[in-house]
Amino acid sequence: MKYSYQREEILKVVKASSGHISALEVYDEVKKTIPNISLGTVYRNLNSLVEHNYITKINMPSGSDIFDYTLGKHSHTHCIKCNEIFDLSSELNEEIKALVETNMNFVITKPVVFEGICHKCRDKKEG
Amino acid sequence: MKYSYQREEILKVVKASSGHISALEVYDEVKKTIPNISLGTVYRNLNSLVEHNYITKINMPSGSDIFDYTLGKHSHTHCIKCNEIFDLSSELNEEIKALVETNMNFVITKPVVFEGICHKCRDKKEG
DNA sequence: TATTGAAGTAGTAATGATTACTACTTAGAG
DNA sequence: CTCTAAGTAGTAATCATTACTACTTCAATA
Repeated sequence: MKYSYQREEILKVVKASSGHISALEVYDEVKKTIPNISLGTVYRNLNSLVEHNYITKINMPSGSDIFDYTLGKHSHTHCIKCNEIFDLSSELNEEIKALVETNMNFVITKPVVFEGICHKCRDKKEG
Repeated sequence: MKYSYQREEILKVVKASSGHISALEVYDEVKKTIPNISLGTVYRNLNSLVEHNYITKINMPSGSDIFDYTLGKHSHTHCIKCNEIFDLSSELNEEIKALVETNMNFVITKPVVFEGICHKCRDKKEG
């Protein structure tokens, strides 16, 4: 991979984010330092960073994909109220994987996104 | 809901499918009996059938949504080799739900799609 | 049974996320 | 320095889906 200032800034932004950021959010953020950067450049570089294992792409069931700086494949939960994304521990991930494998005879190869309500939002409603 | 011939034929096609069919596939199939049906009509009716709980919509992580005639909310596995979709038993579904709830303090509210390799495709490769 | 209006339809345009294309630019090996 | 493969900006295209518009039809009621 040839060095590019654009890619460097894109990676910086993904790192600086809490770990979960969309292509458009990266674009808006990088524009602050490189005002004329192209959205295509952001997508191309995010995807090549994924290919080279610098970051991970998460396919959200609804809405746009998000990019994750946390190393290692892991699944997520996505709160449909506050829109926050949380990481599953690798232990929990393995436990679910094993359950599906033994019960369904099916090998999960990609991280999953569980959609629902996080504890903060549930407490808000009940409180 | 006012009766419509188009909606009736659309529901027939979803029923007749093995349970998992995309909007475009429904469109192609219904065109055989209603050649000038509009794709918009297919989408609108599929969505209103979902709203009235005749069928279920499954948000696929990648690619187009699919519609499911099987009653009752349930999660799925999706084989990325043969593209087949399998239903999770409600027991397995509840087990996973409980796991995520106790470990993450997160309530799953939507069915999930696990992506990976089904036993048929795995056997093919290993055999 | 004729009237009527809300719900439905076909066809087309628009949207949102993403990728592809094109002519220009730049990193960095030789 | 030179040269070329890789990268870039900007724009057009794609794919899945929804919105819009003028026309049609179901079905309640006069």
